[in-house]
Amino acid sequence: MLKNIYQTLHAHYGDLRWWPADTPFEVMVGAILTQNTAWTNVEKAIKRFEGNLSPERILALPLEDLQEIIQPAGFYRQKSQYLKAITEWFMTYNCDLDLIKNRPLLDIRTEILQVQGVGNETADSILLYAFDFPTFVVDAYTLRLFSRIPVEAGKTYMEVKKVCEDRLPRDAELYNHFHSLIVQNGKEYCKKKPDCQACPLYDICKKRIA
DNA sequence: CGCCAGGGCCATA
DNA sequence: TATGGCCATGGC
Repeated sequence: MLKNIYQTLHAHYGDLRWWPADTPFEVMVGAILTQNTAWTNVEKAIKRFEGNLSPERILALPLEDLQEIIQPAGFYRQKSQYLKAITEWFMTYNCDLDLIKNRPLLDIRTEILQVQGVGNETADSILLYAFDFPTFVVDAYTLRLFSRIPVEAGKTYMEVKKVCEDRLPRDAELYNHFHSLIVQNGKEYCKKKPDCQACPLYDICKKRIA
């Protein structure tokens, strides 16, 4: 059934791939800024760095200045601190991508979860989209989708994540692709106020709302 | 005007 | 472990 969902979405949307960022560090920044925030607001914030978005800049910037830059993304007081925290973590690896990628997935995941402002979704987003680790990303769209399809995956983040990882190959490309498809479908149809009539998953969903 | 958006932290029970 | 309040902006 899970593969049926994937195949249906793939047939409808094609080869979607993410993350909308130019560098791994931009993925990390975007992952923080998009917490409970529309991506259009994140784009506004990113643009205000005016092309000068680096770990060194984030650390050098006074907190107040950083807050002013990311202000359009909302929650700027806490997110400014989160950005400095994740950047400091990145610096402990000298921003060396290979060094990070060579560490065991579960070790690095536990480690990054200790960073202030990094919860389950932010951790998995960074690990998958910045460092290509085969870790499944669950977000609000994913939880909503699984609450509406006939796949018993539990309710919590880790329950849904485990089911997906157990039933799908441990493949970063696949997880990237699948999550992109879920979000794209979520934005268009599987919203809080869903548009089930035109949704490609119409025949699969158990709950046809509205 | 109210609702919502690719969460996480913290206090409480 | 599991809720609930809080954080803030911009689009619709």
